[in-house]
Amino acid sequence: MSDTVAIRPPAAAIDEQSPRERLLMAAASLFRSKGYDRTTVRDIANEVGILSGSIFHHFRNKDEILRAVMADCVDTLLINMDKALASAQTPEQRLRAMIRCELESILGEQGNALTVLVFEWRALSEESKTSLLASRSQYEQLWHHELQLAEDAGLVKESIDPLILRRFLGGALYWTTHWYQSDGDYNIDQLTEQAMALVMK
Amino acid sequence: MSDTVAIRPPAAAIDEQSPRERLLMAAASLFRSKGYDRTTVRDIANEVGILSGSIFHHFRNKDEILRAVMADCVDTLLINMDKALASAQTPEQRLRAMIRCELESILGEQGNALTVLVFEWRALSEESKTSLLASRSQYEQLWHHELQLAEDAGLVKESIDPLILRRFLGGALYWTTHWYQSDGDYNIDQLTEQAMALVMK
Amino acid sequence: MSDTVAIRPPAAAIDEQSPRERLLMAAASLFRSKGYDRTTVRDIANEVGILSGSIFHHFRNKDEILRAVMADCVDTLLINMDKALASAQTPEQRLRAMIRCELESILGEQGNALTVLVFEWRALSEESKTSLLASRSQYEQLWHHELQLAEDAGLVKESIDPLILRRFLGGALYWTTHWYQSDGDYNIDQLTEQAMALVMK
Amino acid sequence: MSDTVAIRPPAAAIDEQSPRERLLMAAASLFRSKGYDRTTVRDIANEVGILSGSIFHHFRNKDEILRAVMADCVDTLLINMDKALASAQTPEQRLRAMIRCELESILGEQGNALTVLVFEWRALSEESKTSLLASRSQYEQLWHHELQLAEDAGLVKESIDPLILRRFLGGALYWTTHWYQSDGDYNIDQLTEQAMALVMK
DNA sequence: TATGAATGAGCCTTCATTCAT
DNA sequence: GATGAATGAAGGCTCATTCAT
Repeated sequence: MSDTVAIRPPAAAIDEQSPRERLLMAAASLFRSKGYDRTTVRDIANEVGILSGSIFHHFRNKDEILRAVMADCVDTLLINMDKALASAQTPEQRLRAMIRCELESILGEQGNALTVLVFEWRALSEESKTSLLASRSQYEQLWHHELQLAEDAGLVKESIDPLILRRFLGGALYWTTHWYQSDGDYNIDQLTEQAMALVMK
Repeated sequence: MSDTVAIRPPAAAIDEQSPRERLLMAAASLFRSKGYDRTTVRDIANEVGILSGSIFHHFRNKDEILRAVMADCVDTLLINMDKALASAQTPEQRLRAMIRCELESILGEQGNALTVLVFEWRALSEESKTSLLASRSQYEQLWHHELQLAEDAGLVKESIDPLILRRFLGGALYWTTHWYQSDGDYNIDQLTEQAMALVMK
Repeated sequence: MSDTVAIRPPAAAIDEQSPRERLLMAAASLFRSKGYDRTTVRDIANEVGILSGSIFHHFRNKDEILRAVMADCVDTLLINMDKALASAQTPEQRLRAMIRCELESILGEQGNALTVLVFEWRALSEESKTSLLASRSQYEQLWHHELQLAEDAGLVKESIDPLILRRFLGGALYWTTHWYQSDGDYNIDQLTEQAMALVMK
Repeated sequence: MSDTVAIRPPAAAIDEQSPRERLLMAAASLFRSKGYDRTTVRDIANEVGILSGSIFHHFRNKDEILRAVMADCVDTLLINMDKALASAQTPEQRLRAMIRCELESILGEQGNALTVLVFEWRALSEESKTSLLASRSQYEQLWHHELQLAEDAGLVKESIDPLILRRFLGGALYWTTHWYQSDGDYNIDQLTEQAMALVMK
């Protein structure tokens, strides 16, 4: 429920990026902190040091910027999830890996984009929603699949429907973006353990 | 992550309300479904059958409408919470009462306003934020207090920090607004039990 | 060129007046200090303690208020001028009487209305202009007539066309409304003498 | 007291100017003839053949247009005054030069802007007033200084306080904007002589 | 590719005026 | 005569988008 400060990427990396990437990072940061509607194309252009008209050489319109932010985000999310699961064996390890991966995405460098993906979905045009739906449901299905395995392994409470559990857990984790402070009492590992404690038997 | 349809109040009640109340209900519904920024003052006026200029007889500006939606919502929330707790004795009953009360607020008639309160906080002017802060933190402190009692009673897992637990739980419950369907497999009582299973030992 | 504070009537007299008169005084004061366009009907109503809708029981529209302020002002001006001239014999006495009368009108209780008459003429509707033109030119002709007599009497420099002289003098006197301070170095009598010195040989 | 038609610049020159200059000329003309408050941003845009939104490419808001009109005007005024005084030797020549310069400013191409500067001061925002005050008082001090010299030289009546004299004269000259007709009986030189006759012994 | 002036639709807000009570 | 809710036409300003340079 609190205002949050958008995450800035490490300054060192900015100069090495393509204009498109710099625009997307600036957009993600602004969309997250001000919201899509309140962020003007000019804001984004300013942030990367070009004029507003020039943005339309990179994106057809503002909606496409939002879509690109989200699309890149889901793609990265899937890749990271794959990586995280690759080295996890037991059901518990796999569940922990997924939670940590999602938390790292929300609270780390990807945080702006993922927060935007989660909380600005409504701002997307219908077409863009359609075009993103496949990847997003792929990601959710990954969760459902793994949570089902966890339940089968007797890891989580069987009194909770795995579908509901995923939604509860998703809400809980997404919500961290609104209150988590990296200089607070918990680092991401510790927060992961708290979330594990929540879902595990 | 999915689009949701804003909750409409029972049509029967609409005609009996004051203009101000009808405006607030229309505003809550629109703010929830389209977002504050995308909702125009004309939209709201149309919804209640007046012209846009007339709105400013009831509210000084658009921000004040948002603030009123939220303020009424927090007030009702506190009242409902009090009522819910009045008839609850044991720690478990009290915890269940609070969860059910919050879920009913999110998914029932108050749902539009509460969803707006939670997810459009950023759209508020700074002054309005300040003016609402007291009630909002009063509500949160109620939660912290009761969760602490629940932990003392050995009801919830002591491995989770009650402050973190409230935030996880809040996120999980708020998030229901984005996926819950009243004609689905779970009614509010059943969902309450699922949430209870989540937080209890 | 400077901002001026509108003159307030003696508070004692306010209660004895008819609503219409109170409205006109409030209007004159506001029109003078804020300008006609920036003064809202609500402002005027507030000033006399009624609601804006009630004003239209006294005046058909805002333009009619302005016209009434001006019409009353010209009428009073003509009456005062007559009075002032009644007791003046010699050309010099008559000229002094007129200058003092005009200055008293500008800087005294009538000041708001007269300032409005002079500097808000443009804000009048065309019809209102027409309806006021007769009295106004009567007033100006009075000046031209007397200045002609003064020139015939060798009182003012014959190198100045009396028509031009009236306009110079009018401008000079009207302008006092923008700089004169009643608590400054000159009272109205002294200012009259300064103006006399200006126009006399 | 009469309506006046705003001065239009020679049509030949219009096309050669920058958009900003054309906007300022149009604004000066409209502000003078209709008043600042009655002039809409759309009016100004129409006059120069652009759309209303485009104005805000050149000026942040309407107030800034007014300020720019006035600021340019004072600057030009000071420059012209300097030029006029540069070739004037005797006190009488200097006084005549200043009067002619002010009259030319009021009744010539600068007339719209100067009339606006004098009669629309009240419409300025407080910040704009502050930002213009320095130049304006510099201009007035120039007058006070020269009038003092004129009095020391025995040129003007010593019975009039030079400060009052400047105000009388300023009012008289500013006022010409409301009655002077360039095709009437007096050209600017002749009017200058009439004004000289007014102030000189 | 970048620029930056221009577009034009649309937004929030104001305000004189009306009218049923 | 007063009220006050409603009207509806503007008004100032914003902003995504276009396009000639």
